[in-house]
Amino acid sequence: MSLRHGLLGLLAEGPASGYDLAGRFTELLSSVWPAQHPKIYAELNKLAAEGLVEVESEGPRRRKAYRITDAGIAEVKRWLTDVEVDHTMRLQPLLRSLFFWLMDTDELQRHLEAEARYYRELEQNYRDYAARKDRGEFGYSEQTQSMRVTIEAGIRLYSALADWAEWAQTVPPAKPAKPS
Amino acid sequence: MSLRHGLLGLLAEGPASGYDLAGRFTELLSSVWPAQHPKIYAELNKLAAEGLVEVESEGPRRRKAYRITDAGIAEVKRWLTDVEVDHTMRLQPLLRSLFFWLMDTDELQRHLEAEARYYRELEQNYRDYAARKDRGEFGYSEQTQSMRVTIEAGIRLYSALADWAEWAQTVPPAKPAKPS
DNA sequence: CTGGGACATGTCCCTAGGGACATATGAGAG
DNA sequence: CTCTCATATGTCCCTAGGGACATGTCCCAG
Repeated sequence: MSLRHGLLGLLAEGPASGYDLAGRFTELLSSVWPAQHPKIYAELNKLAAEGLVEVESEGPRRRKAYRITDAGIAEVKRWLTDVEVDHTMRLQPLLRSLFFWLMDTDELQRHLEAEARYYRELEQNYRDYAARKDRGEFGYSEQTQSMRVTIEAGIRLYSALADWAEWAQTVPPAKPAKPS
Repeated sequence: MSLRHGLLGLLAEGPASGYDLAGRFTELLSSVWPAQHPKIYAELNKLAAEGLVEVESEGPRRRKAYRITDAGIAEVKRWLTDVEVDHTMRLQPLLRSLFFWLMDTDELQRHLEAEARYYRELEQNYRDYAARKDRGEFGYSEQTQSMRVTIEAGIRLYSALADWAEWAQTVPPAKPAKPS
């Protein structure tokens, strides 16, 4: 049930349409909280039915911009402070790593190189984002300050994974039986 | 569809029952790939129907131990080498961090302290696991070598998150308007 | 010998999410 | 003026996963 609160949180920054929200999700949340547009539109309708958001304006091309209501604001805040954090992590790459012993050495090496490249690139994306933020491109609102904190997590997370994938390449593939 | 391959991978180490597998999942995979027993039993039955695993023996208390078949081994290997890695990450704590500006300062501070403690503890669990492994408690098979690599990822990931949560406490909550 | 608890396997239902498909409309190119 | 593309919103179906509930069985303590 986090998409719901993700939408409310984004709307707390100001009115937006489902299309806008889908854009923001792919732009800055795609790697930590992916969301497809069908889910977003559906959830917005539910939120509207429950009075947590309301249609602010109808624009061209059937565009509907939503504004968060007071009840909506209250609900995000309740979520942020009263609802326990869900720490579930579901990282396929780590699941795979348990089975590296089933791969042959050079296959594994190529795999780890690709992983390292992938993570390093994402790390760089987040670093660029952070640099733009620190240059003031997004202003200095409290919202962008929080965004900066999220970006920092992205940097550190992907940096750690890239380091890990590089480190793993140096681990000897297997060891002989214990020398007793 | 990773639970499927997770089970196959674990069974590649040797025969085990659904109960055993559920245990291994909660023991070493709970934080990176949670799985409940109902799903595990269901998946094992499907795998058996498809001939990727077979019942090795029936023990006391209705216990059924499964053994992976050659087709099963082939399927895990195919997955490991041919199927593209799913890098999806769905981290609620990072989603929440985008909305920190909606929390008041001391609420946020308490939240970040709790997060840091949580991650630090998990990091320590993984460190202890790594130490036991390095002491040779689990032997020196190629399987445990892979396990060591997975554990290392856990250490680095949770360490990064703990550092991040501590760092975030030092970030000034908001900034005044740009001094132009 | 009896009762509780750990072992062991399952069913059922509901929600979240992925992905394919459908459709309306405004803007701009030619 | 028409065609195409980007904008914008949705429907539909299927699978994965969470969580409650149900059941059988062996072991051991008292």
